[in-house]
Amino acid sequence: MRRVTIADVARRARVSPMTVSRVVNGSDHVSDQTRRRVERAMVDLGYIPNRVARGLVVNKLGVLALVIPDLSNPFFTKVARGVEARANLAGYTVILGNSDEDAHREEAYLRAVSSLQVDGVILASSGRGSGASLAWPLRRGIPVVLLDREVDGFDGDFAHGESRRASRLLVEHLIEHGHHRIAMVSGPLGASTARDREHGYRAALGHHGLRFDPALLRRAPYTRAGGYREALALLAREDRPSAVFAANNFLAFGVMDAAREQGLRVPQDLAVVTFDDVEIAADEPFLTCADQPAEALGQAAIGLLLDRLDGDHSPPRTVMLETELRIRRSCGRHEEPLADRATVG
Amino acid sequence: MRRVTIADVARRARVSPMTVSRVVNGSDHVSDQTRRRVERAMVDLGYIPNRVARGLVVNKLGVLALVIPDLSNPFFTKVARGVEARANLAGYTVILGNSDEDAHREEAYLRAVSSLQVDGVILASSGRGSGASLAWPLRRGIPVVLLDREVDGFDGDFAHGESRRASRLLVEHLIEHGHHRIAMVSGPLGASTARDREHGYRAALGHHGLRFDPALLRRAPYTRAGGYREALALLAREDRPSAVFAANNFLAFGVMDAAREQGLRVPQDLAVVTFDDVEIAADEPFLTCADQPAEALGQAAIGLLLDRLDGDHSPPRTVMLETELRIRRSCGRHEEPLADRATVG
DNA sequence: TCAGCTTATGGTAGCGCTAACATCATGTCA
DNA sequence: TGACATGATGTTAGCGCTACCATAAGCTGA
Repeated sequence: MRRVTIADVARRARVSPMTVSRVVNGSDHVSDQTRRRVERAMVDLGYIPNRVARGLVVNKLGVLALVIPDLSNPFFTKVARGVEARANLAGYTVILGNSDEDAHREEAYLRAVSSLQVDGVILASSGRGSGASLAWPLRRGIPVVLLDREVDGFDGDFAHGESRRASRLLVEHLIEHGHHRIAMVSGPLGASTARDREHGYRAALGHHGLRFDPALLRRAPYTRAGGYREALALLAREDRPSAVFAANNFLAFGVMDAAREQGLRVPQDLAVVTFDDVEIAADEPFLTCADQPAEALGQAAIGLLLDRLDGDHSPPRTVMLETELRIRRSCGRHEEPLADRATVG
Repeated sequence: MRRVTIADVARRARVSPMTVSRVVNGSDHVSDQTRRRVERAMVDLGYIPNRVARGLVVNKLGVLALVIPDLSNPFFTKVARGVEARANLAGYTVILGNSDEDAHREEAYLRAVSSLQVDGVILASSGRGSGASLAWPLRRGIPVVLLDREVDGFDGDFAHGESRRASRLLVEHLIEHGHHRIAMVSGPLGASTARDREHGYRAALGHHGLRFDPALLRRAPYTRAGGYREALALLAREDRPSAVFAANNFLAFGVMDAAREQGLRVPQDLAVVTFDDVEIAADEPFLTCADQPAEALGQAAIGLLLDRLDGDHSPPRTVMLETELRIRRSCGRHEEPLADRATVG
């Protein structure tokens, strides 16, 4: 069972390979009669064009790479859906890579896809160290768009959700409910999102005349275990906080794990607010959060990339999408009038 | 900025392209001295091998495709992690495709990757109609391994989790807790997992002398909305069931949505059991479920595939992995002694 | 009638790489 | 010493496809 090539089709249709190629690629300048004969031959032989060979000639594989730091985080899978949907519409196949928040895996991935000659790369960085990763595609002249997290020293397109203002609002919401010892469990400093969210946190405190206490700001990797560990440390303090702002959904779960273990009820004993909504939950939505439009973010990122692939050489662009606040129960909003409960969450 | 090719490296190292190729591919028969000179030249020029060109010659791209029906289902993302981890170890890059439970998208994907000349395909079928999808890689001689769900008429390798026995045990657990009107919200008949789980459901009923009532078996797509719709119908009945077996996690969420909307408490008014654990939850694990070893399933599937890629031509193999029961609160196990609560969930 | 255009089709070369064989310099043993 | 292995390197051809130019045939208008 030898593979069917364009030459086989050409022989059967009694035309040159060139003509078959024209039919395959939908070029004009082929008479209807010939086109039909060729199409017939393709079907008869079960011809499947070889995109690798084509890619070698036209230097365009029709594949885009998307690298995200955590496949199990619903935020990133939503992003991936957005990217994939629009990429497929534009005729591209997407390679999805998972760096597991590890700079080495990320670099290995980017090297692999660069050597595969993908046409473009969307990277949600795993944190510091992405500079080395990015060198691979950039050296090849492969366009790169950053997603969600910025990378120091990279001057290119970037799509992200608004973090600072949303963080400030979340924390202000807590303050308005009477909390004045508010801790933050932030992500790794390498993640620009963590830095932005810390910025909003401190802005809210400052704006309301609350002193920033460094002991109440703790950082961990964006994982449930990390949130758990830092929250335990916070809750062990004599002057423990009455509210915690977790910088992402996984951290929030960890915080709640710790609270439960300490016998603290959320929100009565500890209020919790966070980033990124998680729709998959066995119960009514519970966490008050700032919900980034993940799917739209993915679409925005690939929009930027497709423009580059169309030959756009304008200066780097940044797309920032608005983040929506979802006030629910974990922040203790039960103190609000009941009418309010009906309209939100 | 022209792309650096093997010829450029060869010129700089004053050797033939062939020798560079040997160095790149780690072949023997290159003197240490030459090897060092070539490596030096590669670094100096920033050479990145072109896998597309290589793929054209050796007819092996080093890419595997994984197609799953739902990227937002944690079960499948866990599977994907398993596949990816082991594939990367073996030097392959994985293309992840999401068919969204849609046979057409699935077929489009398989056609795309077949034409990309991927080396192998792992498919978690979207249901009936996957025969057409599979024709693409098979015609090309690309090995295929099925995952989780079987496809009628496909006679090849298959990796899946045990469904029948686990389903029977789940339902028997309900029966032993005194339930005798137990409904099932199953998946689409096209999914072999749905058929297997129905089998287990009926076996449990029969084994305990309970009549199978067709009105209590309803089917929906594997979505939250589907589970919600069918559960509403079930709960509207005069003789509404006291327990529901949902065939997967999304269906279970839908069932619980419906229960909540009807003012029914789980498990007090309605017991719920399901398949596939969801670790991401804002609360203590709640759903009693049969937990398939998703990551191990992914690894098993790719193990089968790698064997084929190594030239294994033995008859098709099926790998079935055991499924673990996790008894938690949603089934009403609070009726059990408290000591039990401490050891499980 | 023919220059000058358009349209359909074919021929040639080459994308970047490697399989397969060829070549050449050494080393080994009787 | 020569027959013969062994190892390092080069040469040639070709993977399947398409860019580019060539060719041939049909058509227009003066």
